Amino acid sequence: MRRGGGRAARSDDVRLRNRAALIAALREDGPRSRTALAAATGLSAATVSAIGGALLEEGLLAPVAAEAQGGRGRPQAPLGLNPARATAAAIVVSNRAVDTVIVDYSGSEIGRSWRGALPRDAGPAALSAALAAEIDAARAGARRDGAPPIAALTIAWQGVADAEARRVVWSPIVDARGVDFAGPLAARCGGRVAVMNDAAMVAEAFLRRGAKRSGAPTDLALLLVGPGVGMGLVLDGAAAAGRASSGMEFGHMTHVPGGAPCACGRLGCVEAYAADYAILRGAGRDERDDPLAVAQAARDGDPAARAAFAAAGEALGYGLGRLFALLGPLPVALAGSGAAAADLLRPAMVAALEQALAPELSGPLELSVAGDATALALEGAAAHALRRLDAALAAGAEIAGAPWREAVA
Amino acid sequence: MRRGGGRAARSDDVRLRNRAALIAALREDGPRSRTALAAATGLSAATVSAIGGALLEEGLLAPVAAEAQGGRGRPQAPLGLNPARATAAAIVVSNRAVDTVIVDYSGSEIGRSWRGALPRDAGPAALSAALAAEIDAARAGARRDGAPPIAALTIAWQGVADAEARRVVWSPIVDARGVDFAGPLAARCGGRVAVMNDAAMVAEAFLRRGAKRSGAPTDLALLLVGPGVGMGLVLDGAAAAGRASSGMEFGHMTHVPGGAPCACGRLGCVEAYAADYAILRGAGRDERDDPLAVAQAARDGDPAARAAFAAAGEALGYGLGRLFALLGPLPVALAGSGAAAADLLRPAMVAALEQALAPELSGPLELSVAGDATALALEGAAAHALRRLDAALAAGAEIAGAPWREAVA
DNA sequence: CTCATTTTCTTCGAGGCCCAAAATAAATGG
DNA sequence: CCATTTATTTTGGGCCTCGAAGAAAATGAG
Repeated sequence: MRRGGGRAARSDDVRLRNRAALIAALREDGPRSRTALAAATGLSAATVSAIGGALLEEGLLAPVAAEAQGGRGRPQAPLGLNPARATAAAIVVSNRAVDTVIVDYSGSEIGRSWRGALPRDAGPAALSAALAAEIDAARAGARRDGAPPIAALTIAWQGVADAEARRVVWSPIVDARGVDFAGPLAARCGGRVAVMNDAAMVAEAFLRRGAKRSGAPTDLALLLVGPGVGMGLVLDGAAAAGRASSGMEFGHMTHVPGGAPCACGRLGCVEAYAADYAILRGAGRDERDDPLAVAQAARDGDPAARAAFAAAGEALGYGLGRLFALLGPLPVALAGSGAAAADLLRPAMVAALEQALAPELSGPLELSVAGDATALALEGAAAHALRRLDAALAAGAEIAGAPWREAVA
Repeated sequence: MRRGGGRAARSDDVRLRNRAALIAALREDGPRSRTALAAATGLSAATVSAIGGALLEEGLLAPVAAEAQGGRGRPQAPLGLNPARATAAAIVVSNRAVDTVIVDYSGSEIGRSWRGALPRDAGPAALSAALAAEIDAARAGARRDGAPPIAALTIAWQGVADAEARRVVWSPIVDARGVDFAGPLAARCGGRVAVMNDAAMVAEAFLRRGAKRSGAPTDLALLLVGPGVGMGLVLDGAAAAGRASSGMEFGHMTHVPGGAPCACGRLGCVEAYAADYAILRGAGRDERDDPLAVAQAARDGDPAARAAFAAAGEALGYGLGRLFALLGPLPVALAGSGAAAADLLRPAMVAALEQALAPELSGPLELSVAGDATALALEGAAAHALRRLDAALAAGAEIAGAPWREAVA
């Protein structure tokens, strides 16, 4: 039981943590004066001043033009993340398209690209090359010149990645297995390449957006229902991943043993009832039909379509019941084509959840609906890449870029 | 997304962490010299000396008689946890009995008691009184006089406790709901009372025992199959609990929607196929029959009995498949009456797991069998209580007891 | 126009903490 | 009896955070 008790702490771990805390505060809530940062982090003004000074020296932070403040006293001099310090990239690969975004260190988008779906039969080399090309394309269209090279890349990808988030273990998008992105792409990303589950990235972005508005809900199970069924789980404000893989294969949890055939080859997975293809199949439509059209048919009273959505909702509801049995109840959000059909899914989901779990254990279903899944996934992946960059820079990693000394001289 | 970034660290957090690390090292692997502690924790000899000195002053540690070492040089002077510093208690409540153990701060048992099952209809007051009486009984039989008052108590209990681990939300053992143990028992336990799920305590003890032998397997899903089906999950060496409750209600995860009736009132729970009562029902036996007798009948070829165990194994296997889909594959251990029938359950479990999950996601089932569940639960609960005591003492809490100054003077 | 006031930010000294190196302690074995 | 060996404690240096005091940079009243 290596509980660690926490490995021993050295004296300078404290500085490291506080550097990270300062950067995180700026990342989460934007530029602020030293005084405001002191209040936000709980550090003393003296310490914020010291750490802030060091981070300015290192080019991590930059002074930001103060807004008119009015009132007496010395005006605040806000600090912000220095956009020129580094650059990060995010790629979202779905079965329909590849979306890429380049952001500066402060999180502003500086470039973007789009292309249609990758060919299913692309081999590892072709895949890496295609993604590299997208990064180049996005950079080429950059609104700003002279940005430093990309120092971190996060790929949001429908499928299963391994624990180190570098290989695709399985994905419905391409036939290739065990593709290692780290190798080919690492060269242009300072080695910081991560392959993450798409739903996890959507969850992160959705929660982040919500947090900006309301208080700070820190838990969420996001169901990404579309060509497949994925789940992104956020617990205590941190993305929860499985052990061996980046995990959380909600869609491939068995719903009915021996039930409907799933794209993964097993029988009775949740996905086999709730994914787009399952809806189409259940409604007796053609594979290539538009799921949204089926949803409209269901709203117009088509019994087969209604039954298909009821079955999908039931599978999702039972799945949530199983999840809640293990983890306790969580707020839930729907994204993807499932979000567009939330009105059709909800009643069956609620009913199934009630069947599945005693009310003491589940409580009423808290279900919200997320917007454009691709946009959210891009946002989440970019945030993810930036956060890894933050960690590296806070720890003093040497990453090229930025008005380094020049800004000070 | 309150990711925290980790709250700001103060300078003296370092000392606190290192105190805890030192205590944890002694707790996990027994008394050792300062030099050995330095090696184990990664701290410098100078720091171990300083912290050790302070802990000796506070009565947390005590010199231990050194074993003959032979060889040159100044002999090592081992330090150990001071047995007299504090006392902790552990109670395991099952539907058959209440077992209680009192341990000193070094973890040695100094008293024990046993009584038969609690009456199902006992109210909150009667329950608290009964447990308090057991503690007194265990103390009365103590092999050692003058032990300090009990400063922490952990109750392992079949059922659901709330997040603060103080109330029983639901339990098959008694009819009462929402019983708060903290109030009545806190007075005699320094306020440190925790109500934990029994399976979680068994898991903890099982893994700890294993860790002493082999390397350090830090993940485990322990299935406690008996009057009910519980699960204790250890991830990264730490007990994983659900959000709202102390969670992990594996037994009440739906196996087959609309399936067999469960003791919880729902239909199709895993428990409704795998618990003792389900086995008896499935084999067409009387409720009061002995499940072990049914197991023997199955081994002797009784088809109904075989079928009952096959159904139980299938439910467990699919349940594990669902768990693995979310968390990734884990080593599994069986405890309780299920452990005694592991030979009967295993084939169906393996088969069901193969049906449930693609081999990439699950790998082969790693199944081990745990010993006496009650003994393990007691051990785990005592360890849990001691760990909370460690945390309090490391942080400098004032807890009465121990050769305080006297030992030094 | 000047200057007290107010608020922000920086500097300074004190108190901790950890570590490496030096000093001390306590055995062994020739 | 003493050189050698190993364990532990002491010492000094380098960081770190913090509170308090000082410096900076505005406002606004006279």
